[in-house]
Amino acid sequence: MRAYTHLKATLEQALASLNLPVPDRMTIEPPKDEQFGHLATNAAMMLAKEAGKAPRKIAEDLKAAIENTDPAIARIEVAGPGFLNFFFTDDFWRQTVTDIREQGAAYGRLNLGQGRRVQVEYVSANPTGPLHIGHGRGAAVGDSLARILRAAGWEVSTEYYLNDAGRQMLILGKSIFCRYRQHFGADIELFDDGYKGDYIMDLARDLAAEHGRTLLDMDEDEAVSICREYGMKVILDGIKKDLQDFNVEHQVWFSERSLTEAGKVEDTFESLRNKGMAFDQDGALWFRSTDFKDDKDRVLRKSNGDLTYFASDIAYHDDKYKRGFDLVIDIWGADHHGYIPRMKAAVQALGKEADQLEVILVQLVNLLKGGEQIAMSTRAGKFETLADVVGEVGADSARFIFLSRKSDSKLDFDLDLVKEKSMDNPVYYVQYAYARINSVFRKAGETGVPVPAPGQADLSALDTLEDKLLLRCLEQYPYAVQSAARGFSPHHISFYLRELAGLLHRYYSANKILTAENESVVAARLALIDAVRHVLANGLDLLGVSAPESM
RNA sequence: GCGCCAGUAGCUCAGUUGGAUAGAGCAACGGCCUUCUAAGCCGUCGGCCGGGGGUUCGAAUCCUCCCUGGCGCGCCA
Repeated sequence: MRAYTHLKATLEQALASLNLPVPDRMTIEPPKDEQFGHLATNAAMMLAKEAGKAPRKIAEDLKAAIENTDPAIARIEVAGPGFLNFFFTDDFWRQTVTDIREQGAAYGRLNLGQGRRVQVEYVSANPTGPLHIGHGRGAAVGDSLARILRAAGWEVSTEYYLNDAGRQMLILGKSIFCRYRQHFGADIELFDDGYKGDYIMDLARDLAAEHGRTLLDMDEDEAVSICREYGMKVILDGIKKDLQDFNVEHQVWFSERSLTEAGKVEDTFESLRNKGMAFDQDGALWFRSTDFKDDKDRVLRKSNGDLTYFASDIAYHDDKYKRGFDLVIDIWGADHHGYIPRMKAAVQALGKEADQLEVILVQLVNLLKGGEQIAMSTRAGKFETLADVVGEVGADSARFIFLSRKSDSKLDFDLDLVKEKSMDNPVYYVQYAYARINSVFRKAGETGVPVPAPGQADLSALDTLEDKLLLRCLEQYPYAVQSAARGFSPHHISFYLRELAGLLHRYYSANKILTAENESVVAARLALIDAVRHVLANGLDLLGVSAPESM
């Protein structure tokens, strides 16, 4: 990132000196092959048409304007159709080590968000059963994205939307009551759409232990209501614990009931009516989402008087924006993708821009065991819970796997592979690099080898191929944060970390550190791996994965 | 039928606001522990980037038409 920032300034100055504009589509990027420089720009090619000159001629002019005026740049080459390839001096790259060691945990922080406020809402599973592995993926993505956006300069708030009103909760109450009656010998069967999981029977049994037979004598609605509240509380406590064990945080737990009870849904209806965006037809209340490119208009209140989910979702998002968020990010299961156009329409009807709502779709997780698929369905009561999986493979492994793929592609999660301590399971590879570095520093402490302070290390000994590769990679870290933040893609961090860890392992194998040829080489290499240690720690923190001192 | 996502090495996947000879890990094969952690390193093998056409100095990336797989199209949640 230093190199980019530096070169951009130099290039703009040179363009100005030649009376050339900065082209809109100018890129400054590291080429795939370092023979084409550390950074290359297409500026000359972009200017050719406008300036009426051959791209190579413009490139030569730029080269002449920059050459020998910028002490950080060692060499410039004009290549191919008109690329300008820049090579920085070794000392320029070495400076990265000092920067990282001075900045520590702050290295890689950016100001992309410029303090704007963003809300990330994730998981938001109905409290009708334990979280399963699919929720786990959404949790990992949401939690990590929040960390990344914070690092990128956004003011982030994280939230769980609790669907504590509505039909699903009623079914939960009825399911528990049914099991409760069975517990006391009633000869009845669970109704068709009731929840079938064993945990419902556990809830009924505990409820019976607490209340005895008293619910049997009550009005059924009242008994179901008690069952519902009891079930919701216990299940919600379980969800909170599962998330905690998964190292996932929600700052705000937002209750759907609080919307309806405060009349916010009605307020939203009123506001939409006033704007002409809601209308009555066939006894129902409709939202005119076709005004905003949705396929069809959508029902808000059914002719039987019930609210649709969509209605409270609009009120909920209205509330989000009224709380002052510039950007709202929702993380949904990919099977809800058809819901996006109407939600975007709603956001616009609320007076916001469509891009102030960002929906991240998380594809389903295929849970496998030894290559064989394990079925999942909350309703059928057959699923692997998140807690089971985390208990079996650990939070770090599970999180790293979830964050190692684009969220919008299906993910095979093989329990047997994830437990393996091999490269099939890259979390160990990255953590091991961190632990290895710490091991060297422990040894340095034991044997009294001094570690130079950040500003005082003489880094000129960092001269091997492995040194250079590591220096380049360290300088790239802020880019990785940038692309993860811009693309809302935590997996960029995972890929970056795997590369950095690989270079560290290679370095470790090829270069002695504590037993290097002389003291100044030892000191320089300690400074370098200290910088690597900081970056590994910072990156792992963005994923919510621990950085172990030893393994 | 319409829409969204995906199709890149034997497998799992990166790379898509157009850049130079398309990458990584795994698997396979061959090497490396008297050495700071071998949970590691080095090397070899491996490709019509689903297919056709188009745009341009340049396409895995953009446009278009097909093929294949997943998902979604309710006054369900």
